[in-house]
Amino acid sequence: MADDWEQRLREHGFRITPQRQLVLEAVETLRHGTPEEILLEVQQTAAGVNLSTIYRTLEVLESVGLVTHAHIGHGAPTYHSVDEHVHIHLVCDRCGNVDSVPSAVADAFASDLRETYGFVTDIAHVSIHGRCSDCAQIVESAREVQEDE
Amino acid sequence: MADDWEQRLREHGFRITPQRQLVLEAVETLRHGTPEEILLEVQQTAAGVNLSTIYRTLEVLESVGLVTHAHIGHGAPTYHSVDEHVHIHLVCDRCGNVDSVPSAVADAFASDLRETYGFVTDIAHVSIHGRCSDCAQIVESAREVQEDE
DNA sequence: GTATATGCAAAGGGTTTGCACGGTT
DNA sequence: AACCGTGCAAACCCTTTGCATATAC
Repeated sequence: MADDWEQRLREHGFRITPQRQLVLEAVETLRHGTPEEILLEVQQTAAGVNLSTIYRTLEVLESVGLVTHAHIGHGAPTYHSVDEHVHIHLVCDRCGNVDSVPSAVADAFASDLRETYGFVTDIAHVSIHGRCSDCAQIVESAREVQEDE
Repeated sequence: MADDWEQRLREHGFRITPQRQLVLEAVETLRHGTPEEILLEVQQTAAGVNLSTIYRTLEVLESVGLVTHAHIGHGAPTYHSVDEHVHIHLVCDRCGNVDSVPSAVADAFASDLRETYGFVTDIAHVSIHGRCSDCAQIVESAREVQEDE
């Protein structure tokens, strides 16, 4: 299993390069990483690596199924190793906090979408926005005290 | 109700300007519109309006609750009048088709997130990605015939 | 040796910002 | 008259692309 990634790449006609190894390792180390963050991690080992290589490499690694990405906020996407458990990101639009929860919470919802609309959901790809419990309470109490912004 | 928008703006200390009226009307006409599309619509009436004004105006209109936005694909967000029914966008990652479905389909899911995590979901803010029924079937049959990409 | 990957720099889409002018209040 | 809103241009972030060089095969 250690060299599985090499297999994976070769099967699809891609070559094995230090950059590809380093990017894959960086994604595994970071667990959540934007292209920029992955670059910084990679550059700890190989300073010369370029951001465009990160983008191209992530695209390749994703195409062979070694990494996936999800959109968290309005900014850059975040990459995960496929070894990670599939999870949903709950993004608080007030404090910016991001919570990862098991994708199973959406199973019923996903089944519903498939039965009703034939739509096969990739629930982890996009995060769910709203208010985290702390911020929801703050808004609640503010309303009780009749304060508005 | 016709001049409600003027009220809304004034209440929050904003001024009434032709641009703000035109942007609001454009959003209502388009039903779904990116800033760029809204600009084009506005420019049919007032050619001199600038894109930066569109952005600033949408921000103002959203802050007073006259419009909302949702993220559909990786690109620009889409703005809606608040008069519209709240809806969820189902985005097909294969053919790009976007379906709008009533937000009620997510009610149970949203309740679940609130009970389990205290998270108050704004389900319409971000679209759900996956495969539309047509594309899901294509993938299915391709698999049966043992064709791979 | 040949095709693929990389680094570099430039360009691209989408968005924001500083500033001076013009319009609303 | 005071201040807010606008147009314009420049800057910004994130990402993609063209091209020459380097590298895996």
